Amino acid sequence: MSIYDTLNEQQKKGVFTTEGPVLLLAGAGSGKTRVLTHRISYLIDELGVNPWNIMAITFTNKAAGEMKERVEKLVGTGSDSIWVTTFHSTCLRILHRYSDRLGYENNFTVYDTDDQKTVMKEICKRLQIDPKKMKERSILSAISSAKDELITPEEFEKSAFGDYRLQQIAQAYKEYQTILKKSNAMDFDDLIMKTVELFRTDPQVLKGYQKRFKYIMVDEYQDTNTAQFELIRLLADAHHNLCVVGDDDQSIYKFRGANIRNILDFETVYPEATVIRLEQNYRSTQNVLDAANAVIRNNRKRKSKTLWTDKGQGSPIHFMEFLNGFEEAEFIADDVARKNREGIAHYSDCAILFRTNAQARLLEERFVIEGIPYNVVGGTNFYARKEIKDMLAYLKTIDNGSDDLAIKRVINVPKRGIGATTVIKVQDYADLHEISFYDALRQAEDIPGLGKASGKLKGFVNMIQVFRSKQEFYGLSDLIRDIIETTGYVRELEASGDDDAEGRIENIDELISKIVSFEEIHNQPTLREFLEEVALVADIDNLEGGSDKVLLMTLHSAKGLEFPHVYLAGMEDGLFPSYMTIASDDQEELEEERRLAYVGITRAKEDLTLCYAKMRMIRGETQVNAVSRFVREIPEELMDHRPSSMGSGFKREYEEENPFGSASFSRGGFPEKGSFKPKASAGPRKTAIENKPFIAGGGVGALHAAGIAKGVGAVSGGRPSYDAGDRVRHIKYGEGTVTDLEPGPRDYKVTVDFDEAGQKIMYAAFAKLEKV
DNA sequence: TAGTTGGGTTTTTTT
DNA sequence: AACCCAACTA
Repeated sequence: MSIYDTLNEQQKKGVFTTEGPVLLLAGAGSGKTRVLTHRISYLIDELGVNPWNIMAITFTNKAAGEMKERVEKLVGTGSDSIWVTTFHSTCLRILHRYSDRLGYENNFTVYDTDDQKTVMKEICKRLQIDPKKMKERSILSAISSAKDELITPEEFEKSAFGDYRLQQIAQAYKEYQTILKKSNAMDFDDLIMKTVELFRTDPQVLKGYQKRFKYIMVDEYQDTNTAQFELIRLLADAHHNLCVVGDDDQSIYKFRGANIRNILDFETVYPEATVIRLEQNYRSTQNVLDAANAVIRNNRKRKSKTLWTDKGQGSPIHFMEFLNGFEEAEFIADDVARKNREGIAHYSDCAILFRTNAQARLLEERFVIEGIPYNVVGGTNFYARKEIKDMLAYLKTIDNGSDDLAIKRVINVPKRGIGATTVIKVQDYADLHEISFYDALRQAEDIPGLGKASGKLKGFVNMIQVFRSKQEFYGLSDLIRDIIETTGYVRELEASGDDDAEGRIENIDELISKIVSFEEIHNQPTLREFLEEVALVADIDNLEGGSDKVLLMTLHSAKGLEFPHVYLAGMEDGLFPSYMTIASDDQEELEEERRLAYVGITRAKEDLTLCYAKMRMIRGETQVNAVSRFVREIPEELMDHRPSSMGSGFKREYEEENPFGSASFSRGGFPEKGSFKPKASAGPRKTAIENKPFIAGGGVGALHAAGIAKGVGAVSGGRPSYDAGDRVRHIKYGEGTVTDLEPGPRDYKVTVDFDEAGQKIMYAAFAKLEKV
């Protein structure tokens, strides 16, 4: 009896087909991680492959860690030397060794999204790009997409010919790369792209890695982008022992450059590939699976597959309707508490999944009130928090003097009387003499016009130098404590009296613990290694197992995880699928949302609850939304309740107001504005309970009143000021021509042919049309 | 230089 | 609602 006997036939094929390219199409819950771990163990134990020659690339550090653990259990020894990591850590490791061949120093730092923005802001100023015409963010995302496709600044510029906007982006891209290089820094996308560049320009280095990695496995292959594909192709080029695992139905990272063709065209690139399908699901009940299949069936572009399970039918899919988000949160908290009380589930058996991070807050507040232990994954990454970034900036400054951004971040934090003007003068001097910002600081007395500031700069430089020299004598945790002590960072927080100071100090303490445990794990812990590790942690990576807590996270974060009890919150058209995708002409975008729904549903092992709130406050605006189309795609016989058509009749009445089946109004529209609202300054943070009467009391009637109170467009019943044939303007759709105007049961129904948005039918009172 | 305030904006998702 | 920025004040 061997460990492989427990595998099904397809899984066995996946394990034993070790030579040549393999495409493993693995449906949700079909045991692909099992195949991968057994495959690795088979290679080592049965075929005598040196663990050193095996590489497995996963999506998150957490997945990598888990895989390592599982392999360790299967194989006796040697699993340490298997290279199991993410794309980004792999590249970072390689580049920290060889990036000097690309003209970087090997101790370059990694810029996160925040840093990128800071750099881009500077560039926009310099290139005089009007921030109203083109936002930094859109430039950055254009650059990011370019890098995902391995397009260099030069190539970008060539293809931008004739398009002013693109030319500007090309300029910014070029400038951006120059600044990053000068700062000895790379961004996330650079890590992949530069590694490919390294492999392409330095065959020697590539050969070394090709020789090492005789067996390569890639998990979540459907979410790889073009650059990652090329990276893998290069690495596998010598041996072709490449096994990729993925599920096109779970591709949810198109916005990050994921190229679904990588999985769909695998057989074209590698004609000799063995294709294996894993279609037996070991995770979920038949009901959950049927629901998932019913939803995903509506997508057109997919490699069709049929998931099946020999588990029983299971409980029906629960569907719950609520008036608003507060009630939704209340129910979910109550239900989780009930399951815990009745011994149906531990807290850690439950997960609440949602489309947007912002939805976490309401749920969180309710969980606090009910005293239910929970953890929120995501939101702001721990290492992206202000106080943590400040601490890291000190560490980076000490480690890498050319990271201008880090130095500028902390040069006046805590306040040292070094203002913006001084920083600009130093930068000018640095530019003039073509030296780094830090080197300019060291020559502060030579910089003209600094006056008293020069002494302050000297003090700062001195402090950094002292930290650097002390490093020889004490460890990392001593260093961070020294920084906190010397700079008085925490003391200032304590004195500030800000209500978030306490939380920030807690975070800093958390950072200290992380550094301490880093020191414990590593034999020779260096600052560089710590910064390297920290640069690429995702939020999900920090999740410690073992504690009995409910998990709250986005659907994206939930990928690859499973829970006995899953709640999908916010199943509303306009939220999920998002407003943007519904409005988009591109069918593909909606399909990606549907795949996300598929991912969400298939996280559930036993019990799935779908929640819908009729009204929801989004960005300070209350929206009325229809039940998500994804819920409606699930056959009624699988559910315990079926979606009502919004009892009050309100919904039906205004369904045609816009094409999304949702109405929205602003809180400002309430005549009694402020009368319900607790004063923000008085007492502790508002709780869900305090807020609730405001929303619930508002109710449908208030909604109606709000629309009319706003007094925009025609008043219900009266004939609008425009008529068929008139030109009108709509706040969202722009200008158009009225093609029809007819009296409805309560209001005039107006049909407008918009120049941009096409034909829409809406109620006059809510359309807020303006005659032009 | 530092702190405050008012106004404008708003990736949905993340390595 | 929350965040970020610019302008203003002390």
